[in-house]
Amino acid sequence: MGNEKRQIIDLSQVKAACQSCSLQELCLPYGIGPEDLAALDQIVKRKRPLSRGAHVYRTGDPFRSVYAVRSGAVKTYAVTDEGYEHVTGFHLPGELLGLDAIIRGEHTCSARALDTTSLCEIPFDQLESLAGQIRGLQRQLLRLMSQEIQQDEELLLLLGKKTAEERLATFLLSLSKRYSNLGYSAMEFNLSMSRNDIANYLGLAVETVSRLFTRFQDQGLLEVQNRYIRLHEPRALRLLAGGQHGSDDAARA
Amino acid sequence: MGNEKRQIIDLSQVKAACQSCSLQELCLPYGIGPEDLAALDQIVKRKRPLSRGAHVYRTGDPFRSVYAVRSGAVKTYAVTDEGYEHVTGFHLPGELLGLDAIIRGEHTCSARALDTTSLCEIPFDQLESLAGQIRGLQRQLLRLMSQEIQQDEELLLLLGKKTAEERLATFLLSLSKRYSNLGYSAMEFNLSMSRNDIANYLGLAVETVSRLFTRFQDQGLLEVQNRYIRLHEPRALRLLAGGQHGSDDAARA
DNA sequence: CGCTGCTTTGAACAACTTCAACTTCTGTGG
DNA sequence: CCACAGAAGTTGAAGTTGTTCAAAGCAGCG
Repeated sequence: MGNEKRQIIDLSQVKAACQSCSLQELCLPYGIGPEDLAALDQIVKRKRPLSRGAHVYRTGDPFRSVYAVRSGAVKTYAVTDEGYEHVTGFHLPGELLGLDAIIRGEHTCSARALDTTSLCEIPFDQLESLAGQIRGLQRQLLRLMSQEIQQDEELLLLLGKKTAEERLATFLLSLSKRYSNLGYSAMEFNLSMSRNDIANYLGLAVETVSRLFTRFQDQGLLEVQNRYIRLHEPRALRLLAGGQHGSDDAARA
Repeated sequence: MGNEKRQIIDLSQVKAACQSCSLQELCLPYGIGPEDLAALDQIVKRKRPLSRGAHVYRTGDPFRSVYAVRSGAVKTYAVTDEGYEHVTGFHLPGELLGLDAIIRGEHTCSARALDTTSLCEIPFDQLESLAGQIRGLQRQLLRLMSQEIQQDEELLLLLGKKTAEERLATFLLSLSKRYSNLGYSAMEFNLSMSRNDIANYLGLAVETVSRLFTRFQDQGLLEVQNRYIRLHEPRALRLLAGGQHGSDDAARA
């Protein structure tokens, strides 16, 4: 299913190639030489922006491509049998989407834009065969998948062991760090997701999240105004997030 | 990329090779032709059995290999700063271990045998380069990683949204299914992990798990005697596991 | 046997949820 | 541009689920 029918394309499109993309270091191109990058560029389809609420894919859609976020934000969520939503992740620029679908051949969760969002679509069969040719690409693909596993494991820890307070603190710090990696401020940012999404993601009730925001603000840890967040005491937040319990059922020989 | 160099190989080795391994279908060799399988066999090191409690690797160890379980069982767990243990998974025969370490270059969790356990060690750099030559191997490696992401996401749902009852039911059914895939009985099996490990893994207190086992038995769903489990009503368990809540904050357009 | 560690059971307690009411925000149409 | 309706967010009070603490029952092993 090679598609070779792109002809006249405006120059702005060309400009937006991987080679000049500011997310290179985070995304698939990382560690790939210039000439190979051109080959990758050939298979990447830069899509027109999705507007807020639009779906990238839905549960049950056949798996054909993975997607990289270029700008905006995407949430992924599973829908249970009862029509009940579970948010599995938020994806900022440079992050890949859809890697969980490889094994089943169809998407097991849905992905939708939280904001106006631009994506790159990378047809998976082409990516796979290119990865077979470009050593660095294979490597980076494996690395990114490994990273996702790693992050899921951290989330598992969060959901399995952390208190509500620790969860929200961890979440905010994670966002802060990711924004900072993207070159934005680590101290202030706008949440692209609703309280509901946050609560759902963190395994909490909306009310709890709301109360925690209020509490954090009262304690002078941060300032919150609707979706705007400004961290005042990231250090203190980090302490909260760390989780100094008093737990004792530690490792055993 | 054809590799055509298989010659005389000692027979005892061949016996224990991937080619004759009963786990072929679940493990890395899946979907690989016989001649390529021989190449894979060359890099797989079949290790002598680990005794119960022995470590496969520990947090902080440099990442050099991934491991496949051949027999026995392994648990992976992270240790937090406070020396506090968090069980991230149980691994039965045919399952791969250590894929989360690729990105960091060192292990971020520890793995230890729950029983006498045999493993195959696969040096990752060799696996990676072989995957670049054998299309099917690359494919299976990606599939297995995707599967792990997928499974972690299910676990996320479990920890984020399910009640204690649902968690234990889900856990038991998962074990049942995995044993059944291995050719063992789906209806009765012996747990290789302690109540503590189960509780830890499921994000519950040991006491809760213990009470649930008692309750399930009282309800006639199963029979439990120390680590022996016999499922009587897998159907009913499945209902419990499914999670018919009454939740209402469903998806939104 | 008699530890020692694992498991079970009971009762009090805490964290978070649920329910309910109210406020604030957003965006649409007059 | 304002008013209004619906959505999103906040706050309080009551209710649950699961935790924590405490103690006793078992199982395996030197």
